[in-house]
Amino acid sequence: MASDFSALSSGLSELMVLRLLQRQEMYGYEIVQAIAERTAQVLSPGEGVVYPLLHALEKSGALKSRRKTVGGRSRIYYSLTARGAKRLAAMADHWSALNGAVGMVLHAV
Amino acid sequence: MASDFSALSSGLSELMVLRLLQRQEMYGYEIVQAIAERTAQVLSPGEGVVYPLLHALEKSGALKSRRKTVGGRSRIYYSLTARGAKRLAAMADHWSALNGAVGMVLHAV
DNA sequence: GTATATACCTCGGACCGCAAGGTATGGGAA
DNA sequence: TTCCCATACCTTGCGGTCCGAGGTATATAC
Repeated sequence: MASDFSALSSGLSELMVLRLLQRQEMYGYEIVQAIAERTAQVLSPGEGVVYPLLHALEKSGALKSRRKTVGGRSRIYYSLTARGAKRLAAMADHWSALNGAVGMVLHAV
Repeated sequence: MASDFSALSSGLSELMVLRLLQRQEMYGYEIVQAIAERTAQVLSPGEGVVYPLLHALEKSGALKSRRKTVGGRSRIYYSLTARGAKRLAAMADHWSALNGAVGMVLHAV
């Protein structure tokens, strides 16, 4: 039992991925960097988290992908489907509810 | 992949338990009811979550327990140790950081 | 030509939550 | 009085998520 609270951030990787892809098409390696950067390293899921997640999300129909070669480099760009957008909205709502609930207990009088 | 976001609440059970016990001594069954009630069912970890958690927290020195019989019923009351208070503070801080980070991405312009 | 950054991937271990099950007692209803 | 429900404790197995470590390959910079 280290002084590590990684469990608290469980599920947030998916929320971050969906939200980033809602704004623009991105590829895996780029997503890994983007999450770490935009959260100031508070969240920083590695490739071992993001790649399997992308595969699962695509399989479930939340994402679609297309191959694209840029500067001789082959990349797989992912973008949000309608189903993915729906899932993102639901997750964001749930996150909001969670925040309220935790705040209720944490800052109770 | 069900339409269930339970993963988002990972680790929050511990945070809730520590916070409740900071305010007053409580027993397991009571804690299960209290979390559900005070979060309006947004969080509602079952006994299969809470009891093992209490054991682990006691083993790690974050909680201490004492047996007490009330109305012929035997209960195990838990309370926070200094170490537990420290852990609670650290977790609450981490939760706060997480909130900021997620908000940063979720509500980005 | 060799190291670094880019870009993809998988695997095993660990942790957490959950449903389902098990034990036992007290109190109220039939 | 008998039976069910709420109380109160517990464990086990499954599944989902994380992480680190490792593997492959190419382009660019030194």
